[in-house]
Amino acid sequence: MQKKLSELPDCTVFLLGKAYQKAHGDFKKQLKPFGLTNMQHLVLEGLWYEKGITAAELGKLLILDKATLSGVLDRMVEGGWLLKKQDPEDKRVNRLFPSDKASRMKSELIELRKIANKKLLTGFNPEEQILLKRFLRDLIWE
Amino acid sequence: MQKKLSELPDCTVFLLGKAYQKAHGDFKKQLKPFGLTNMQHLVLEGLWYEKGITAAELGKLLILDKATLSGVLDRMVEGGWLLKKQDPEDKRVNRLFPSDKASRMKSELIELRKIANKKLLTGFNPEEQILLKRFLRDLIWE
DNA sequence: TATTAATAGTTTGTATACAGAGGATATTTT
DNA sequence: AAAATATCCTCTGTATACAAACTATTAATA
Repeated sequence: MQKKLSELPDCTVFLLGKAYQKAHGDFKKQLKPFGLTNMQHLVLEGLWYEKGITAAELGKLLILDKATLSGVLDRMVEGGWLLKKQDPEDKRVNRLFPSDKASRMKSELIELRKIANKKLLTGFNPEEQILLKRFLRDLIWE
Repeated sequence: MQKKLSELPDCTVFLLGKAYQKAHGDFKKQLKPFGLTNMQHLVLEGLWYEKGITAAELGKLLILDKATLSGVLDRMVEGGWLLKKQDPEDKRVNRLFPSDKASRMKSELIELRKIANKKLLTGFNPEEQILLKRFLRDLIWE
């Protein structure tokens, strides 16, 4: 299979997609025992970055579509991971807070991400790791 | 926003996801006038690589889940992009063929991918391009 | 201040992703 | 050859993605 694929046309978009698919899938397995999806974990990281952040701010921070985020947040409220509170200053706004459950598991969940990243980057030396991350940042922000 | 994000925890899984999101979104826009999704374009490239390929082989080649592929293929038949023919030797198997419409647009669609990749890699010098692709391949196949 | 424009969030519709179950067919084993 | 396995594919259910339309609310402007 690997041999076959190497004969396919050179397509960085494809390689990027498959590298993401692999990394995402691996982290997904690590998260499963915790009852969290990758996206939900990401949202928690966003909340820990800034408690009381609004959905709109979170979307900008994590480059997430508002429509996608809307459903994710609902499921996280259902799952007891976060609380939505309407902002009294601006009734359009929902401010988001991690639940007690989320707070209790914070260090464990952050550790999980660190392990996933370390595992992903096994096989790259420190210089390559820096370079890879620089490349990805450049791709994201031109 | 960029400033904020750079303060977020260092997460290569995230960077990979966002780089993919960007590349995927850009190519998606290029494909829209043709009435093709990224996945459908990818499937066509697979068919051109090997006409009469089976769905299972295509899934292996392109690292696609069979359940995902099943629906994609149905929509492509509906859209007149491909034909499914049951293999007389093995009735479980569907062999896939590009439609006339697909064949007529082949060179145009391949050109489109080349342009998308070139655009994606603007900003990287030749050495960096090689390196980036090597990194991605290593991520995919360990 | 009445109107217009902008913003926050939800909802709908379509298209991936993928786990898991199931049906049809082939292959292997006993 | 009958039974157990394996393979190909489909279907169901859940979770993203994201465009587009819509509601509610706030801000800007004539």
